[in-house]
Amino acid sequence: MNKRKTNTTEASILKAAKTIFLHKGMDGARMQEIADEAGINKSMLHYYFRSKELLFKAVFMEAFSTLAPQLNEILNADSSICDKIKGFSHNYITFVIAHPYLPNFILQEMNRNNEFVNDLISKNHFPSIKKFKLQVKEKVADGTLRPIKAEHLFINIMALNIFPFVASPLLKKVLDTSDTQFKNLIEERKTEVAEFIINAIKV
Amino acid sequence: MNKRKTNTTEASILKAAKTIFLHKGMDGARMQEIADEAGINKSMLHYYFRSKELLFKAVFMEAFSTLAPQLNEILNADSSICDKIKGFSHNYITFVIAHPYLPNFILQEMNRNNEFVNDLISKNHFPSIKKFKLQVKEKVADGTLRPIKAEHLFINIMALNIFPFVASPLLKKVLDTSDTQFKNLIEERKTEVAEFIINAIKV
DNA sequence: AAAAGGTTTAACTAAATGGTTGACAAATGT
DNA sequence: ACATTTGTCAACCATTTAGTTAAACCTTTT
Repeated sequence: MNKRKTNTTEASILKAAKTIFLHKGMDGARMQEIADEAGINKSMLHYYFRSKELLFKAVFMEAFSTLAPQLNEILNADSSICDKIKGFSHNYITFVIAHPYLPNFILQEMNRNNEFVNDLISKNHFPSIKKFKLQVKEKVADGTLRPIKAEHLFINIMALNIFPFVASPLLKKVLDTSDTQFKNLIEERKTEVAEFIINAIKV
Repeated sequence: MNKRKTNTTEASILKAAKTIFLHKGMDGARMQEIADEAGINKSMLHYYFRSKELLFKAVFMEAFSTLAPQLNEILNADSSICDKIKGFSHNYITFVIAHPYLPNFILQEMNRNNEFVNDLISKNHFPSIKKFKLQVKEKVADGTLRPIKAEHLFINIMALNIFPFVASPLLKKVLDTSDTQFKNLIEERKTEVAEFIINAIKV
């Protein structure tokens, strides 16, 4: 068994596939392009991953597995709602600055191929909103928070953090900002977003 | 000149192309599929639109032209900021419920082919944030609004209104809602979103 | 050092895909 | 009525693309 070579080849394929799939999506990606990116023969892709679809699933899985756990900071941590919002916004934006194509990739492919995400559910258990719902209900009941459904608050937190990355080309045009100016805006949002949300929900 | 036939054929091609492109994107769409959807021969697509790319541009243009003007309600109307936010949120969500694939299509294709959006700029003049910026600055200065940059407020308004449509498959999973339950949430957001934003910015 | 077994490559295949052509039909002008 | 233009289609073409194959190539084992 040639373990060393196997590992590095498989890893370099995955890395290349990630680059190409994240930039071009399933439909726009070409197996030859992935092979070129990895600097190997196209047959290797099939040798290690059998088909384009399986290679894509491996990439999607990996991408999803890096993003999904971050939701747990909001949904399942034990801290207060304010701390969760502050922590999540800061950490999430920091993370996505380092992986700017991830959110768009995942949202796009979930829209494209809804059914295959259902496979993903059973194995990789989705984060659940249950605990967060109880926490919000409680704080609304005791008057600490303005009345709001946990679902809406969750959607709002996601929207404010994720949307700027998904819509960056549009926003850059409307705001008429350069790349660096836009990066500065994003940087500001690490604190701006949490502040905005907390102002909206605190009594 | 066979004007009647020309008009109906061209229109049915555009309609079919819209359906296919909006669901599958440029890369995922097939010319044959568009022809089938329109119930005509594939040659007709080239007869009327020359190439896949030109047909796609026609569809994108039309899609963009229906969405862009809505931004003017926020950016260039003469009403108060509160009224703008209330009006826009309600109108926009109502509109997108009727055209659920539009926002995702536009964001996705702007991410995919950034340069060709630049062509679009010169012809179809992009909405500008100038006026809105002045209005926000003024209201922050006179103490009516909490301090916030117009850019962030604009991004937030866009995010809260658009994101739920773009991320619906993900949100449905995390929130564990049925399609009808999710539709109800969206319906609630027609007022919920504006309320949330106004709470966040009013002193 | 030779067999064995996993790894890699060039060449190949079959199907799909965007686009073209030429024949033909339908409408329009004279 | 007849010629000309315009619209439509089936068949075709060139290229691209995912996937296959068989031989070569290492690396380890014996």
